[in-house]
Amino acid sequence: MHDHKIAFLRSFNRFYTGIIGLLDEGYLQSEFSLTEVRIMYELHARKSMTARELVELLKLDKGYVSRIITKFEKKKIVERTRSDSDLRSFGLSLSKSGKAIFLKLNDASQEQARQILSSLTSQEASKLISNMNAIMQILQKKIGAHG
Amino acid sequence: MHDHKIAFLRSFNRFYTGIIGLLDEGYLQSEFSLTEVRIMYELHARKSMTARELVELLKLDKGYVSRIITKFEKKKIVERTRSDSDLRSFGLSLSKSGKAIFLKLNDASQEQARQILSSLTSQEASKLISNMNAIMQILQKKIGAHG
DNA sequence: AAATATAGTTGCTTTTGGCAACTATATTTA
DNA sequence: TAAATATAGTTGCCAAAAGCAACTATATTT
Repeated sequence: MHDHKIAFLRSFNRFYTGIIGLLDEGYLQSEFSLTEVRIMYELHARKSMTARELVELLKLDKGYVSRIITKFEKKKIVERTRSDSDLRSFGLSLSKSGKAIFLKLNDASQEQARQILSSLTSQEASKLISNMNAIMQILQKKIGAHG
Repeated sequence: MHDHKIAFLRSFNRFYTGIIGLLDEGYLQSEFSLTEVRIMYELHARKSMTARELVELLKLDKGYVSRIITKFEKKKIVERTRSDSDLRSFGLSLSKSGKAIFLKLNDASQEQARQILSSLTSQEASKLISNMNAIMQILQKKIGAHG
């Protein structure tokens, strides 16, 4: 049937795994792991969320997340405030300095992305973006979406 | 300047990281790690290559690769034949049973990809593929290519 | 109120991977 | 061509990343 499409989708995935690896290189030089940065990213994006939400969103082990949050709290990167409605859980958010740390990491990653785009002509860059947009449009509604 | 393009590229990367994770789920239930499967994939694709080539292609630590190859050899997944021209290195290739193991894993991954595509109309699937193709075309020549 | 479920923590373990020293062979250079 | 240097792969050692299961405290259901 559409076996060639399947094969192509998979080859794209292999290809894009390499691209993502490239973009992630920036983080790897920081003192934070990719997972830690992803957590910071989500906290930055949403202002406040629980550990459970992080676990579900990023598909991580809850024990692992718990430790990362503890570490972040010690380093004054996140603040926890116990929820009124459910005393088991906490609202997590980036502290001011946590935000600053994240933004710096974010800048580095931004720079990596910029470098990729600057290697392209502006037509190529626009085409790249619009193709990416189309892919997101197609996949987003079907797959339980991310981002 | 093209800050919005940069931001979009990054959001696509986050999005697609999730998709790749989805596709990799199949492997994760197997007894092999993603890296191990990637090694098998390359050996299957190229018939014979050296550990050094694997290290460069997949950007892995050579000690790590060495151990994986040793493990694979013990499990009769790969065969090593010392190179005539360079006695330090070995040609690596999947054994018959290694090939069978790989193909089974491959089928599982194929099935995952098929499921994603079958959730789309055939027009959507075609569009998805052609967008992916365009992205690869644009990035492949610029970036030191993969796949 | 007893049973069950959920949020988060902790102890323990495995997996993954990095680094550096080492062996053996190749290549370069003096 | 002998000495110096480089390379392929191995091994020992170690740390980071992550999973699992038992546990505490609170919530929800029966």
